[in-house]
Amino acid sequence: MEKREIIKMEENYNSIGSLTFGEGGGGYTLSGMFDLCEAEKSSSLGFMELLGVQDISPCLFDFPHTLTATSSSSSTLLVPSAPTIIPTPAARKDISEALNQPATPNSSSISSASSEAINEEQTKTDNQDQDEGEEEHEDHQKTKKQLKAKKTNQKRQREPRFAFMTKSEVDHLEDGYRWRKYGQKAVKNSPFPRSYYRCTSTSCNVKKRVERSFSDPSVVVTTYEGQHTHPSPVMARPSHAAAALPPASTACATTNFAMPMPTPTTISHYHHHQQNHPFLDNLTPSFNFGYQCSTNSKTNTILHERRLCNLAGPSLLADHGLLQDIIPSHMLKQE
DNA sequence: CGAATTTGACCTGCGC
DNA sequence: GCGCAGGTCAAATTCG
Repeated sequence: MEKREIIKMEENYNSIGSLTFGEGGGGYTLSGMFDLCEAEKSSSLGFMELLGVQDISPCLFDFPHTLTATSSSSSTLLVPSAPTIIPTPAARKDISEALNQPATPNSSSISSASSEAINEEQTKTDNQDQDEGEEEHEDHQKTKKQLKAKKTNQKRQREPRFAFMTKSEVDHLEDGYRWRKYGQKAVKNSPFPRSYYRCTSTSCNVKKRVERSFSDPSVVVTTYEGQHTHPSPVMARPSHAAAALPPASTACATTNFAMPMPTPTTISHYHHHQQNHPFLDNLTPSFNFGYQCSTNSKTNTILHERRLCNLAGPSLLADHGLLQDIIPSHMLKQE
């Protein structure tokens, strides 16, 4: 690692720490923020705990320079520092909205988006059982009514959520999982629509939202919600993918989560509710970034689908969930 | 023809 | 209560 600098979040990210590494124009940008479910906010669950990782070393930030081979931008890794949960209306806004409103300094990036995938699924199942045999129209009405009733009766369960800012010309970044688009909405104060995707795996409730930053149209904000309950369908990688990785990274196996890697510059924002800096204080070689050649021809040619691979081995893979493989293995080795 | 996307309608939460 | 905005549904359409 040539340079590592922790900087303060600016503008709307004031509550999020960040890291800068790389030298001059050869650096790269990575920032991130987290959003935790409401239940988790009240607990002391940490950023890494959310990921199932207990210890993380500072070498986490030692990203490969190949990441920015074509980039002249400086690099910043925003880590979950001390984002205080602000119970203000602004704090309840979505991450992406905050991103689109840089003119709102000091506003919290923590969102409180609702995620009811599980509940919805359960509701649907219940509906299917109860409404079987009825006409379709009545069926739909019942479904909606029951869905509403369930929502009012039980508090919303929110999935862990975090967003990545990725500089890319393509909106939907290849991350190794298959997604089905289920909606698109215009975003207030932004000319760019927001797309909603769900993981196509039947038992997987992971969702993601993709939108372009209003302040910087070259930046795609991807917000993941939930954890994959299955390995990536494109985990089987060609040998050249492994070749792009340091030896340690070849140990990549299955992951529960993959980071969008369109690059050359990826900015991810982690947001966490803890006052301390667990991400910095407890870093261990548990995260890995890997590189994989994209199988999606739609993405641009310089896109390296960098998979999130876990160096720690299969034993960790199954448990670390969302961010188990955010950190490239070579980062862990280089430090 | 099945899967994926599009898109208008609907639902929910929140602020006023 | 009303309106707005985010999020989801599902029929229609497109794609491979």
